[in-house]
Amino acid sequence: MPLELLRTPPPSERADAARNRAAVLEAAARLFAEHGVEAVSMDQVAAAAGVGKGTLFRRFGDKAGLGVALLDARERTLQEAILRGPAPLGPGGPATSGPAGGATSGTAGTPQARPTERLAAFVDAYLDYLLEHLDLVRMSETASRGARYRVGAYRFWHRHTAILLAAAGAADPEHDAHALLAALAAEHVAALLPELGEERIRAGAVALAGRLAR
Amino acid sequence: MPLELLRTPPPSERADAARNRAAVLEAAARLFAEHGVEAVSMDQVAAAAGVGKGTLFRRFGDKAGLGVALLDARERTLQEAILRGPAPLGPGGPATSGPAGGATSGTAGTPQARPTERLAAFVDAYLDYLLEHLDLVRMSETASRGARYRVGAYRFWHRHTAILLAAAGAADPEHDAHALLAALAAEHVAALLPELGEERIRAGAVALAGRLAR
DNA sequence: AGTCGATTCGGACTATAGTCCGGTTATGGC
DNA sequence: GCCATAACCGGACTATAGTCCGAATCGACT
Repeated sequence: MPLELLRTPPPSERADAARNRAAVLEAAARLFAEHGVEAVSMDQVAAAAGVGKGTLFRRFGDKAGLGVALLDARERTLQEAILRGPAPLGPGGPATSGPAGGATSGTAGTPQARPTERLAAFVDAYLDYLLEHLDLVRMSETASRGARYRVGAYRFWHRHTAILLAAAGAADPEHDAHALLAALAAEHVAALLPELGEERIRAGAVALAGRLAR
Repeated sequence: MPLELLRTPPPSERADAARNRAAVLEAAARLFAEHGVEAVSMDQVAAAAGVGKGTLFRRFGDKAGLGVALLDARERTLQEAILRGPAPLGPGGPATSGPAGGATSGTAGTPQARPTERLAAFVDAYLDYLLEHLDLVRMSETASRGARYRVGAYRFWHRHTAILLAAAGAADPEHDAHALLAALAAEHVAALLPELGEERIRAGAVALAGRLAR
């Protein structure tokens, strides 16, 4: 994971604090890759980074916060693609950054996609992200009670999903967005993976999105 | 909660073991009612029941297991109603135990219900159960990693839901059953409750069941 | 360069879930 | 009624998440 892409620190951060944060993220990424997310304790992360536990928890809040920080770059990439990328994941239309060759409508970029298509593309892309970092997302969602719903990222996915569902004419877009995201929860997907396999989960989730958006 | 309805102990159980189990369940029920599920530790339960921690954990496995044991009676009532009760929750038809006054088809009990109606009735009844014991179910589902999916009760709900969805012609009943149950997870419902309220959650879940079963 | 206030550091401390094993007690056969 | 054995009991022990505050460090200002 490219550490230089991680979330920008607060504007004025002391040099030692910046050094420590980088050391923690680097050590955590290494330990998680080496031993698996489950098997690594916060004590180990702190020791490997050469900082005290107090520092670790003050900077990242709790284990979920550490997970969020590690996922930050990848998450922002996805959010960026949703907000400003080419269709069908993004809105399409002018001024997107995709390859310039495609046939387009409007001034540039890709043709705009309909809400239903955008929703399917979101589910697909989200599952790419989720399956690529399943253990880490699971940690960030289950480390503490209700962690999943408190994190800013969840609200982003929810808002995006609800807007698309509303545009597609759903009766209660807010609720349905939560329901769709429930089927994309890390804990849920991790439990279904051995039973159903990746592709069946993906097909089922996309189909669910389609039925909600009809 | 009527303790005498709790799950039958293994056939040959020593008298002291039976006494201790009853004491634990009684103490746990009292403490949970008094201070809330979250605020009570296993140490407190053991102390209030007058047993050691070893006994508590050997008998119930972990905190989730204690929750399951406490929910057992209520859960079995619901399962019984699903398997053998009157329609639309149960299969209806002969030999049900409902009040004898209704107009019926067949030899006794209620008229049989269609899968879609049974599914809606299940979601409704399950939400009754869930909202009545939300904290306890949440504890039994989240006390340890993947606890929800390992418990026998989950497999029961899933099998029932999947069978109804299959009868209604769903493309992938196994997956859709998991997806519907994901929207009924205690953690999920607890997170949505302050935002949407009980009735909107109920309406949304029933509507979701309807869309999956069409 | 020196000083001073604010920020950060880090390890000792707490709370809690869950494990382990030596001692105790129930129970069934004689 | 007694004994051997198997099951059970319970508290000391471990591991881990998270807290707290005195000490050290930074960096802005003179």
